[in-house]
Amino acid sequence: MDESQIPEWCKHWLEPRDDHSRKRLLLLRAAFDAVAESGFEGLRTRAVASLAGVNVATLHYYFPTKQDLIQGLAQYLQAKFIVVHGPKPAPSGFPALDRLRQEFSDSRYYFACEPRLLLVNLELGVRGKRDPEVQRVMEEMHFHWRQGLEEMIQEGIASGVFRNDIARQEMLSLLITLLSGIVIAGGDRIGELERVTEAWILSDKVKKRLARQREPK
Amino acid sequence: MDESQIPEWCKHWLEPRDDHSRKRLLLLRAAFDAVAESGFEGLRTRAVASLAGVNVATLHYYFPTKQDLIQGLAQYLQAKFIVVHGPKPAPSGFPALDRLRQEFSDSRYYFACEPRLLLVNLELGVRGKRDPEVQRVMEEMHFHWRQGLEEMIQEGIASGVFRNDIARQEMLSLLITLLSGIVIAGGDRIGELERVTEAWILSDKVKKRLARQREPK
DNA sequence: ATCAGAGTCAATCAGCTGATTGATTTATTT
DNA sequence: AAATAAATCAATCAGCTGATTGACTCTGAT
Repeated sequence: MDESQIPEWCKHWLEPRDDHSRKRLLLLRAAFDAVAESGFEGLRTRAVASLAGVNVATLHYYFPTKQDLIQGLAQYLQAKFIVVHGPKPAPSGFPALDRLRQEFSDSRYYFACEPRLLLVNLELGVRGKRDPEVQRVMEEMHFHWRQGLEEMIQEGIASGVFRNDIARQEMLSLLITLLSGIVIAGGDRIGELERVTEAWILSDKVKKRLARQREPK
Repeated sequence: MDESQIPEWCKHWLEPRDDHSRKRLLLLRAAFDAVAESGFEGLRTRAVASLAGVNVATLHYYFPTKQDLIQGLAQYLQAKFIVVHGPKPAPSGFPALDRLRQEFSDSRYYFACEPRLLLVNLELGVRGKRDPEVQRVMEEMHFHWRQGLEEMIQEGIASGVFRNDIARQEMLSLLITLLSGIVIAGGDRIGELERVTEAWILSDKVKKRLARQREPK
């Protein structure tokens, strides 16, 4: 992951300088653990405070209401997803392809190393269906992700790495739906999906060049 | 939808004869409404009983614990998904293609006419991550769906309707992930996805024949 | 008519839940 | 040193929550 791409506000969010923000973050991490453990259904302010080693009243000092805590958690998750990524795939010589492979690498990484991130994401997603405040944050997150993929596709088609006989929007819809599906359909078979997706999205020219690279003879 | 495919147990489930099962179902429908309205987080036995026009104690007579009610709800949802389908697509002359189009028709129908079904399904899916009893029912549901798709693919490839240069398992994985993704990625753009999917999965022969049918000239 | 069992409900229980209060401590400024 | 603000906690509140109890009704069998 290109570290320089991580925005400033995000670093400040996850590595605050002042004590106030640090303790705030401590509480959010506790809330994250609590939700990962027992979902929103089982989320209790007392449990969060206890996990953070703090009195309940202190929690309410930082987050006046439970709702404030939950909104804070949504923002915490957003920052997390911007920072946490899977290992960078080996350069293929085609930037768009590398970018695509990064998406699958991320998915693999989340399933293998950060399953709770996916769990809490799912919880917040469901809650967002009824909670407009949470929904706003989740949609913002989704928007940035979508925008990144859109740039990838545009670059991929322009550079001849991706096929040019499919409309950008259709390519984008399919990719987003597919990557979203991975999160709920299960983490096994990501390798299969990656192979099929590449076979579908890459231009014939690039596919042939990649095949030649694999068997130099 | 082929009505004869609906199993007997499912009919009995949704149209019970005896009073006991009928009232049981009444309570489950109330539970469904309650979860659709405010999620599991806001599910209260009192609210369910009230929605069903019944005393709380009566609810506990039919469902000794809240957990029993939730497990019942999971089974109710399972029966619902077996019975409720979108309109049958116009016959294309290719059974496998019709079957595929039915999947997209279902998705469209759920989004347009039964959004609460998707909502409760999502809620139960998330709960299943922590509730083994619910998970069992959800996995059973998923298994039948997967099996149906597997048969479709097998038949599609054997009859030359689907392309034969992709492994069955890969085709299945992609299709399941894609259809799962639709549920969370949003109901707009299903048309786009259907078009792209057909372009991807159909054999060249069938694609040409379909194009000829569209422009008979 | 009597009895047994299924079904229903008002009332209640013990414990939990989000939030508040008021006192106390800690850090910063004047 | 004194004053002000920030931070923390034990104790408490009012209301909710899942579940139980015991009394009452209805139905069908004896």
